[in-house]
Amino acid sequence: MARTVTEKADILPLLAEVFREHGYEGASLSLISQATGLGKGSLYHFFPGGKEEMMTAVLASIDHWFETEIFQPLLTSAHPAAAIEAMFEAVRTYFASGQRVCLVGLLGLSDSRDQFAEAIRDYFARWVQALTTALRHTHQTEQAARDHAEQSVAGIQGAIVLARALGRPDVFDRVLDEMKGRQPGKSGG
Amino acid sequence: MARTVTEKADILPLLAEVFREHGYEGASLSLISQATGLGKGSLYHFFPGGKEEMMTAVLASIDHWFETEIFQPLLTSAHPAAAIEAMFEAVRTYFASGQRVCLVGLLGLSDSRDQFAEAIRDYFARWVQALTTALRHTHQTEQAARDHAEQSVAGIQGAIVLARALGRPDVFDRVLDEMKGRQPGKSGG
DNA sequence: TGGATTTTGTACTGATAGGTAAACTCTTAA
DNA sequence: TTAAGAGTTTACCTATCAGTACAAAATCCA
Repeated sequence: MARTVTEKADILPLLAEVFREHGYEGASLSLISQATGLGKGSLYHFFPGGKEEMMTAVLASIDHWFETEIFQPLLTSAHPAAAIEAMFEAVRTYFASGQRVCLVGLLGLSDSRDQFAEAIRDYFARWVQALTTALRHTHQTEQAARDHAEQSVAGIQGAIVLARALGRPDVFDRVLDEMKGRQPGKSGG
Repeated sequence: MARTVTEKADILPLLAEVFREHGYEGASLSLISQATGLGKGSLYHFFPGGKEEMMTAVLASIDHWFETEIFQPLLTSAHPAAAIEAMFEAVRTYFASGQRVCLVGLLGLSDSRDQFAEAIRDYFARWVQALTTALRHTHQTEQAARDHAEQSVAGIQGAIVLARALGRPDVFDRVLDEMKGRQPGKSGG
């Protein structure tokens, strides 16, 4: 009965989804086992550190995705305005118009926040920094660019909260559209 | 050993704080017992429906506070712009510049969301509606006012998420300040 | 084929979860 | 004075929690 899963990486998305839907504490091992199709023996074989190691691995994979798909383009693109627009569209897809929760944001509000505080802070700090860099040229001061970046990241997180609470994905889309319209290169920016 | 607490209302704030800090599932009866100073027996005397009834009571009390302190002023004030500004300041204090979580928003992201879906949706729908009403006179269309209102409510929720994740209350204050600056009656609004 | 290794199922642990039940203590008022 | 009710303590229930132990199985390498 060996070799159901070849790579540990294969089950990370499933793991992430369980944590997203149920939170860290709410995601019991039996739920995780059910969602991944792996028994306890296998789970502890791949993650000897238990749930904490599972969450750490999930956070690392999320971090990697954002680093390559969002942060790096913002930091290095020759056309910052285009990179920012691409960010909004990538985020809209990633969070399924607010029907999919931001696991890092959720974790930051939750009971187990302290356990993963560094990873959570890092994720948001790097996001704000990348966006600040992309915005720097269109703002008079670094602080103005940073303010704008904080606004946008907060707006995205808040759009998830609001859209989910209302059960209205269109709210997420509208909030993002309006923020996009306030970016450099757009009228009224 | 009777009569430790006179009014059920007296323990609601303590209850609310436990739920805010630990979430619905994370707030165990022993934590609740410790935070309120009431034994299990007493808790079930006041809330025969258990945790669910406790949370329902907390949500009702939160709802009542927002209704009288935020929504009604927005809906009935003769000076909507002043009411909006007052809202931002009341919210800043209430959420302690993002150091205090919005229990309703948190619940909307959590596992037990379905259990309280109606109360959660109601809270945010009424907030958006009240703000839309206050903004209506300064926008060309009802939809424009609603868009603006959604932006603001989402911005507040996102500011909580971001400020908490970063451990930086000043981020909450900056995000709110910028939103306040974009309200009617302000330059650039 | 055969031995070493990786993977998995099952049964278990102690702790804690939410909730129940009943005995007990105090206050109140007739 | 006493009986009723409000409030409380304590002990207990079953279910489930995260985590452990370990042997049976599947696979790999030779």
